[in-house]
Amino acid sequence: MAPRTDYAGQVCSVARALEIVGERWTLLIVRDAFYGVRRFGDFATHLAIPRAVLANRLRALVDEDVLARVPGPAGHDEYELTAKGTKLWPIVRDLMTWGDEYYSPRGARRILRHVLDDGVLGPDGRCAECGATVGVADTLATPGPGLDAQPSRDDPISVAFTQPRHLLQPARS
Amino acid sequence: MAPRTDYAGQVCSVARALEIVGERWTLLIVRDAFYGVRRFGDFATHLAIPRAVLANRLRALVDEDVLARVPGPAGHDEYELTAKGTKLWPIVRDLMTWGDEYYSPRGARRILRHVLDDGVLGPDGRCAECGATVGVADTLATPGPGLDAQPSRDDPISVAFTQPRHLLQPARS
DNA sequence: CGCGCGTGGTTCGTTGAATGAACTAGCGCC
DNA sequence: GGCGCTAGTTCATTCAACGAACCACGCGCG
Repeated sequence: MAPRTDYAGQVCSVARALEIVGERWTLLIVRDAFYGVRRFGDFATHLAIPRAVLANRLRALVDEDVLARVPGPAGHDEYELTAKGTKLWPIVRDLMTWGDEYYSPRGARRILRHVLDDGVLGPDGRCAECGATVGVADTLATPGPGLDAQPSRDDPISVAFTQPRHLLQPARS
Repeated sequence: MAPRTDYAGQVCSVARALEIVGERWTLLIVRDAFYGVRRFGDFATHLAIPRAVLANRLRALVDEDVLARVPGPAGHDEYELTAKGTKLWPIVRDLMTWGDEYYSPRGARRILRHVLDDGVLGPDGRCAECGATVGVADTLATPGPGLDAQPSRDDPISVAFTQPRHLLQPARS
């Protein structure tokens, strides 16, 4: 036998969670979904992920009710985060915080702000202005000092990500 | 080419973080480290991970300063979390919270409590008693309703994990 | 010293998933 | 019908995970 995708024998919720979101690419797909990516082709080009792998991951995420496949405005189906998927936000945010702290020498690549009062969010997700714990839907991701002004690639998604983004809002019209 | 271990091209701290802790087994090793596992053999038997893979992961984690290899009391070296590794705790905790919520039908497998006043910790890591944000060193992991009373295996680590555990404290004398 | 034993790894053949390029399917539209 | 765009599927190749067996080292004991 070779690489499996589960952690049989582990009686632990961390292991259960990682069986769903712990595979290679999966959390990057979820991150892109928070940033508003919804279409197969956009995931594929922005992540530079093999299309076969992407199809597998999207199918698994839909099966597990992390993403939902819904009819989109352009005639094609789109993938959007479910309530269950949205609850992955703290995990993605904490990964970003840790990566910013240790692997972004010029400072954070993104600053998260409260969309209502523009207050900066702390690592615990609380707004420095109003003190409220801010949900993803009220979060604005703005470029930080660690982010290159020029996108490394020129696909529409990479370009859009150099601008402030209201999370969960579609990245395309 | 086949599975790589990095996400070249992604300009994103989530991707950077996942290059370190996103590989299969890595976060389970880190989780065990929080629970006090420190020895090669204990990781190997408790996780049922191939020893070659474990050696690779531990080497990578030491290289990245997530774990440190230190002389242990029993004559062998041990692996312990560094300050950088300890800052992964929110990620592990959030994974546990999400896994408990969606993949533990009888309720949470572990309840985290503040070691000073026994207050239950919320998903944001705040103590329900005193309101403080509790660090991992002051956290007690106690069995919850979702945890089987009988350990699924009978190795010393699995048995120890059915009891309350003060995080970061060695699981063996 | 020689031996057994526990511990911490390494080696190695097998297998299956990731890769990436090419291909196919379906749909809207003129 | 023909064209172009999007969403997948197919397929040969390659590499990492698997797991069992093996090796190395230190220690206690006779």
